[in-house]
Amino acid sequence: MPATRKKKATKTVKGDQTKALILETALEIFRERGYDETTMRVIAEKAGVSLGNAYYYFSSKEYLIQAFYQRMHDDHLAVSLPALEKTKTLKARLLAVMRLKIDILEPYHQFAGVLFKTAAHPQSPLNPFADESDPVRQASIQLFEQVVEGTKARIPKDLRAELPYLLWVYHMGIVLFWIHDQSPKHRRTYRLIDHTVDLVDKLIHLASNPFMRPLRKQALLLMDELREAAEEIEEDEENERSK
Amino acid sequence: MPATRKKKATKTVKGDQTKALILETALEIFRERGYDETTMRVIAEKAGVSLGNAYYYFSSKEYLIQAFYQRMHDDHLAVSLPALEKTKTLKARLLAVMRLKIDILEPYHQFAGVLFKTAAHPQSPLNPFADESDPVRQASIQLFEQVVEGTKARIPKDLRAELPYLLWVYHMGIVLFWIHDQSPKHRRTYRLIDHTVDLVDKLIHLASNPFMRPLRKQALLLMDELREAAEEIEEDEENERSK
DNA sequence: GCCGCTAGTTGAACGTGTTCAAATTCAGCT
DNA sequence: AGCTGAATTTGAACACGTTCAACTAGCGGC
Repeated sequence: MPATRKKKATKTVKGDQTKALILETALEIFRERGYDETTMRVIAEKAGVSLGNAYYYFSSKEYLIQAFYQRMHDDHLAVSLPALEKTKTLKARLLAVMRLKIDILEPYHQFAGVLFKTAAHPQSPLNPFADESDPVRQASIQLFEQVVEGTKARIPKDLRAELPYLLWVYHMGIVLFWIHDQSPKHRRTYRLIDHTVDLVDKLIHLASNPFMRPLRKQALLLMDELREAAEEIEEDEENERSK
Repeated sequence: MPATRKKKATKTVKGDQTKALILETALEIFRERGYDETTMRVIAEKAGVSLGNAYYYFSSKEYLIQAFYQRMHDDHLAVSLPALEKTKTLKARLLAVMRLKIDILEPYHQFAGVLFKTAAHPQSPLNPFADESDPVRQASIQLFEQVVEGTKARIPKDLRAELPYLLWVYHMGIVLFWIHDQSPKHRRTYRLIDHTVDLVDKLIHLASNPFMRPLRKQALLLMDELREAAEEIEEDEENERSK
């Protein structure tokens, strides 16, 4: 495969501007009215471009969501890195990152409901079994690598290798909960984070216990199996794309 | 709330027939062409009714999915009960039920991809945080109650109470994997079931160890928290429905 | 036999996401 | 200045899910 990774590569400065304009407009309307209530026609109109033009840059409405993920991750990363400088224990680092995630997502709460509509769909980057080459997902997992890296907790190498991915899955679960959380200021979600982070931390230590080695090995073997399957799926999608 | 639980209550024998006809036709076309490729117009045409008539019985295309869930669960239950008669250990019972689930779903593999498209959507019965009153989901969890009930494994009461729900979530994860599994005859999924059932069984025994009591308590407390939040969500949706 | 009522049925119309052939802009070249 | 080809932009057209006002069928009561 040559360098064919489709990037809706804008070739012009003006193109970049138009694309950015459409995205900003879309996110703004999403924030105000939610996803389903926002039509492509309205986005185009408010951005001052034609309907077809919006599709020139975002080949479907879902691609706008993809862009949204990217943006959210960028923002999350930006606030997480400084926070990680200040803490050393795994527990505190995870706690900080998780809380910041929700902070960042906050303005998009009503919009976010739809995000997971396609969460488990094969092509979606939110899908835990999906193609590893998705850049957004990759970047998101990378953040959790940094969470783990920076600690000096005694974690077995095998577990340490899988931990970032596992934490990413955990974090997706929390986001899923947050989407449904209607409590004021989403206190429930923050409380859930506090409790689960504590639990996760304990579980990690438990799993690191030499006594747990056989069980841990078995679980990690399972992860290999999942990864193997994911690679096969990736190939299938590769084939499908070239139709 | 009076007995207003909306049931598209057919009042006539003829109505029942029409409804059944539409559903059968829909499932048949779903099986052949998948969900997205099946239009409501084609379903109506092939069933020999008008488009509007189809909507009289299924107020949206998604309601056909709901009916599909129901059907799949009925079938799964029908084959599972006899199998449960023959086995006594938790591990064997779980293994049997899980394998049968995939057996039942088999003909709908390509259709099933869409099922999870809405999996995490608030209103979906597949949503693990959703309103407990959904009958399909309820029934599905009940099957796992029977899986647990029939065993005489020494499981602490607190865990035993939550286990059916936990197993249901586990089972949803397996189905999610199966949807993506392109391996011949879905061998990968069956292999995953074998391995995970073993792991789950071991985890249950581990969690039942008196040594684990504090951690277990904490985890179960968490479950309460989730349930509490779910109830609040239920209320919200109740309110939303009366718009 | 007719009335009136409810369940069932129809098809046209609407709004939406998406596609596409054609029109326009623009940078670089002669 | 004019030309050329690619990048960008346009708007009409399409297919689909969904809605709805109107129509029909059948049945219980007079």
